[in-house]
Amino acid sequence: MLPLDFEVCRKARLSRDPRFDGTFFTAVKTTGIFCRSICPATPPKEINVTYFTTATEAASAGYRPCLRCRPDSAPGSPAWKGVNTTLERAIALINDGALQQHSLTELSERLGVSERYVRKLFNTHLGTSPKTYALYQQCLFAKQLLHQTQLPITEIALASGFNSVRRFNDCFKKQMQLTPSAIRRSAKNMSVNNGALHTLQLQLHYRPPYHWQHMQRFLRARAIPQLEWCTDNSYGRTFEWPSSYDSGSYGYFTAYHVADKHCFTVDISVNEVTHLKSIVNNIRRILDLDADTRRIENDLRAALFTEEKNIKKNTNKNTNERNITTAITLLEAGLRLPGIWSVYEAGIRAILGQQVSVTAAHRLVGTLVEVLGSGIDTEVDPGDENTSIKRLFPTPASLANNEIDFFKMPASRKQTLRNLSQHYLSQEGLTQRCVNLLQNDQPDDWQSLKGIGPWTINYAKLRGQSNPDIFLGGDLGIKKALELFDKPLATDNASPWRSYLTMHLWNMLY
DNA sequence: ACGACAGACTT
DNA sequence: AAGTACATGAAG
Repeated sequence: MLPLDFEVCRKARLSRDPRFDGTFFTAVKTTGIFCRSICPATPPKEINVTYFTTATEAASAGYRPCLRCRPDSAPGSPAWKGVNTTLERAIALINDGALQQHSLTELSERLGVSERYVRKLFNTHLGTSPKTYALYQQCLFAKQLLHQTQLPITEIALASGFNSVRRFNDCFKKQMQLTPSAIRRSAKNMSVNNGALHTLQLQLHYRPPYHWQHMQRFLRARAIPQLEWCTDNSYGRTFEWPSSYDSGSYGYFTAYHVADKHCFTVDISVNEVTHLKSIVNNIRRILDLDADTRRIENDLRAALFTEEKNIKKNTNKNTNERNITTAITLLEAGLRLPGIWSVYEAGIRAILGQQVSVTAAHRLVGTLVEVLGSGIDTEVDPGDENTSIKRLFPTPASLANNEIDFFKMPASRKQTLRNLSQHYLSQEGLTQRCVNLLQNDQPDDWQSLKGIGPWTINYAKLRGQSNPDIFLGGDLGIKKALELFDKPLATDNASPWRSYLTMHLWNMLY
């Protein structure tokens, strides 16, 4: 690291030059706070300023990290991105329907900022109000449904988050310059409404490359009979939304990979369409369609590159092929994070995976689903090739006070299953209020529950929330994979993509 | 903090 | 002739 040039630093911070972001930190004597070079705050006087190369140094010198530019967190992490993150979180919540039944005030409370500020963010970055943006998104989704399905327009209005058709028609015309039916007329499609369940087909696109083979292998190895089904080109499963409260919707989907079109064709069957948008969002999450894998792999390559150079020097001397693995060959293009439908399910599956092999865990989950999962009636669905029984994942209520005498397992671990389930039951009030599973289901809240350790929590975060920055260092498979390297990998450098590193490492074991 | 106003929403 | 599906104005 080069010694800091005060003059360069001064110019960089005064111009808030993003190219210097992360290369040095500005500490201010008068306030006791240190900032990144790009901090939007009014620049302090040069007399009061001390420069540091790293955030840690500044912190140990007694300064506290600035709350606006967040110099304490790693580059690229959610907090590091600061302002952008608040906006991104807001956008994510709105895309999930946060403004359909709740007010902007409630949304801003969830984000931990003032309503005024959210408005301002939207105005400067997107040029519209949060509500207008939300409506636009709703209309976009409606447009997709009009194009690709045959649902009645009333149902589409409902599915897109409108509570009256009148309002939907009006808003749609304003946003899209066309009436809903005008779009419908130009559509050809194959969807049916067979009475008990709505069935529709959607195309869900992703950004290539997509390493389907890896995703397929991973999901197939863990697929639970009656809950999930997996073929060479498809994955499907049952679902519930929101899981286990009244007025929830349920159904199942099958996603077929269409490589040459960079998309999945997804057949969805659902009892009512009210939460369709959230369901589609969750399918996108499970298949990890929104990941920018090029960016992720570039970042990982950069983070692990130093390591790679060190290894390469020894390559010639080493005759064992498995031992000359380099960080570069570790990365396979388009690798994604296979998700689990809900955080709760991920937690239960993680507990059942404690201390046993993947196959043993698989059998336990299978039994659990078979005994406690309620079945979905698929008789009315003659066109469906999957005519076998389908079951939902057991609800917290069905497990909370269950003796679980249908399989052999240490009593303490059975108690852990009950602990987690009871935790969910006691939270019902909270989850009722905020429908979104992703945002309010925090595995960190499980810490006080007996029998739940860091591995379980991290596993649930990785697979249930698709948190991109979880490194499962304690996992047996990961340990095995790490042994294939001559020198230890600098896994911390992989932030904020440590989950992807974890997946890449697991993938090596095949 | 407050009121006027625009726009969101339902019937 | 009655019923269905969608669009739209008026009022609050």
